[in-house]
Amino acid sequence: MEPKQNIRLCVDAVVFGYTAKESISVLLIKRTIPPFMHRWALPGGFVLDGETLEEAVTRELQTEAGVHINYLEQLYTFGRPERDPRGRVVSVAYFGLVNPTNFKLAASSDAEDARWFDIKKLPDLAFDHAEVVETAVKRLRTKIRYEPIGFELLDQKFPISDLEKLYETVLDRPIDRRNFQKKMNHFGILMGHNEKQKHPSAGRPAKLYSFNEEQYFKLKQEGIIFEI
Amino acid sequence: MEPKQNIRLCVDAVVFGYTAKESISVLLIKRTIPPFMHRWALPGGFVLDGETLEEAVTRELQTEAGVHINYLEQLYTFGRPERDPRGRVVSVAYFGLVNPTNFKLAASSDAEDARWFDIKKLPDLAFDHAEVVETAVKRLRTKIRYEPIGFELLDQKFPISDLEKLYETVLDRPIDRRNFQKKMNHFGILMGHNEKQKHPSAGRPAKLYSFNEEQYFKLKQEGIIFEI
DNA sequence: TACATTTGTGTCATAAATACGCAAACTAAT
DNA sequence: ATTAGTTTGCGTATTTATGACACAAATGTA
Repeated sequence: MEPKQNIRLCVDAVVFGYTAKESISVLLIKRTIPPFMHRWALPGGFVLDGETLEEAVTRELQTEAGVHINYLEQLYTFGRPERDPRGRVVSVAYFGLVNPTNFKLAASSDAEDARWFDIKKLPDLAFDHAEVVETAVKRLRTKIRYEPIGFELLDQKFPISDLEKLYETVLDRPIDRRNFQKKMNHFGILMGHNEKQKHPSAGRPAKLYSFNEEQYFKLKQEGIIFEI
Repeated sequence: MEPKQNIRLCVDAVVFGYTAKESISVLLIKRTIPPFMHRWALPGGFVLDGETLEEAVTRELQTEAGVHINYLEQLYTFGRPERDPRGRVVSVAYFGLVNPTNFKLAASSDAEDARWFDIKKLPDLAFDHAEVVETAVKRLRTKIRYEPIGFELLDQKFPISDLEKLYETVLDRPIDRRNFQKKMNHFGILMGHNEKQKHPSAGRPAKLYSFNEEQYFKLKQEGIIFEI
């Protein structure tokens, strides 16, 4: 009654980073072992018997790229029988966000190299990872509209214009600066600081804000809906 | 380099049904084998080596309850190491919708019984299935607000008031009948028929509509956003 | 000191959401 | 048949949210 299964389980992570100069980028590693040796792929690997899926993802991110993740949620499970040439491998994909300025990428023993790639200029990817990344980008675009996950990509303190540029980049459309600022202040999830931008390249220095997570959860429980 | 894994993979389905008289209900089966023998659980089972995850779900639904599903999407993968007393079993949960009036539940060899349970009056469930159902209910509530999945729960032709009652039930709040009707007509995804309700228990018989899927996809591509 | 640049605040027109009025079409009771 | 009760279909008024744009304030630079 219990069929002998020949299926292995792995996890993969689509980690997004953002730097104001560039666009949204995704973390890729260069494989050192077959299949797809020397090809770019998502960080990930087989799940160990005793660990949770989340533990597997954070472990792989740590050992393959030296990344400590800022935000992590499950994305989708990819299970097509032919997706891995080694045999049946089902992959639980995760979706993560980090601020790339917070640390230095460190390719370790498991990876030949680890680098950020602009999501519009991705190399050929191993396995079905192109599909996985596509799914993650879609998720990022829809999720950022009704949950304030964008903050995870920014510095702790930031001018509202940085947040606005992030939204313009992710949603790929222009947003009116003044209406955006009005809306953000209206939600009341930004905490203003008595600090200004240090050395703006030009113009009036902006007031710095940080995300007030506590206030956000309070408002969420009251039924206030965050939506851009 | 390739660790021996001792993990098995199964699928489980949270199938919702709706009958106007009652509330939203979920399909459960009574287990015939240990663990949790004679306890209520979600339909599901181990994935076969050659089949996709979707194939596994539809197969199990067919053999355990005789259900042909109307709408199916992946929900979440549950992977806590202790979630199954038999050992490490990771479960990919799916989320489904059917119109229960379209067929008769048929408990087969694999299940002692198969029944609909009101989501507000669930029995004790096997494994972590209570958590799975909770996740699915949350998904139903959020998803129905911005995608027209509710139609899968209704008859092919229905009065708008049926749709409205469904939304009131799922969202658990009163909705103004007249504004709802206005909004639905405004979207243009309902196709009117020259037919009226046969025997209303009282009042003026309502015009019957059906969901115009083709029109919906057309509007979606044009960027029109469906939102209740 | 003038100029370019970016921020902060405000106004105004328009679209969308909400609250509610009322006649039309039916059933059931008298 | 008439009347009362119920539900549909279509309407309007009011409030709220959105989108477009004007302009002063604060900075760096020529």
